Amino acid sequence: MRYLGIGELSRTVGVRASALRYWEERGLLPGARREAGRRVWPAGAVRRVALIRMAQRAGFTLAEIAALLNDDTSPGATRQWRELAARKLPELDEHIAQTQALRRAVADCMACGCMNFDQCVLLTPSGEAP
Amino acid sequence: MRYLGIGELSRTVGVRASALRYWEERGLLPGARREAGRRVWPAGAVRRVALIRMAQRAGFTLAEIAALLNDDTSPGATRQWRELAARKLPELDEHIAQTQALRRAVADCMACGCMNFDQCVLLTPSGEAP
DNA sequence: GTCGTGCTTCAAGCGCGCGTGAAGTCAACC
DNA sequence: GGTTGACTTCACGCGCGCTTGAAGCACGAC
Repeated sequence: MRYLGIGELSRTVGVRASALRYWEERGLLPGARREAGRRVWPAGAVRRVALIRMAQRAGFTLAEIAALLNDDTSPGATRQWRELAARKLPELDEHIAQTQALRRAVADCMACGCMNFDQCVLLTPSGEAP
Repeated sequence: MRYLGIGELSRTVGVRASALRYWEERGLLPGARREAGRRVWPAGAVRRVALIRMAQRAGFTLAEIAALLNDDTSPGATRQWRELAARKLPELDEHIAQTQALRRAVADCMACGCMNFDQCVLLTPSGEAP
């Protein structure tokens, strides 16, 4: 099994070492063994970091991400996981819908050739998104 | 034409007055006339606030939103608008795709009955999202 | 030995997006 | 005239997500 030090992980995933340390401290990157006092993660941490970044961009706080990624397999933790996930799914749907609406608005406004986002497509009498 | 004070606008859109003042200061809510020293916005500000919130949730900074909403109709400003919008569209697409991937991952992980997001669906050998 | 490199911890600081509190202004009402 | 209430500006504070700096340790090369 491959292991990565903080420098190598940092270069691999494009996240500063200080951020990785911060994430570990906050419980997002557990499973770091210490070899001669230094953090060493299994190779799976790369995928985990990708997950964290994805969730961050989707508007999750670090605490929420930590809860979603929680390795604790006790019944209580599993229940909490399910509750959090169930609560988050509609939020994600809403988030996706709103971002799509915004994307459509920006694209339409560019296409229509106007120069004022505020008074353009979204003024459509259909009274859509906003 | 209807005009709204900061209190009425705040209640209508569900945004604190302090935030509205901050947004005006940062150029996101221009067009506020002063009547006896008080901010008064045309009714269109309600739609504008909705736009701002939408863009915020999509990960835009206030400065970017201000640029997108810019009322300046000079040729230079229009060109800048187009450039910013053109740059932002692929970012929005990427953002939507990633959020959808995360949503799928969370939903699948809930469905599969495991209790460890990290070692569940995303371990699929297809090597998808992350 | 000692130098550099790459890590360690700990404390402090920073940028963003506001929130909060103090002190003053203005219009309306009693 | 006095009070009330909604506003004003200004300065400071706060939570989040890091970043930076200082001081120290481990290890290999010279």
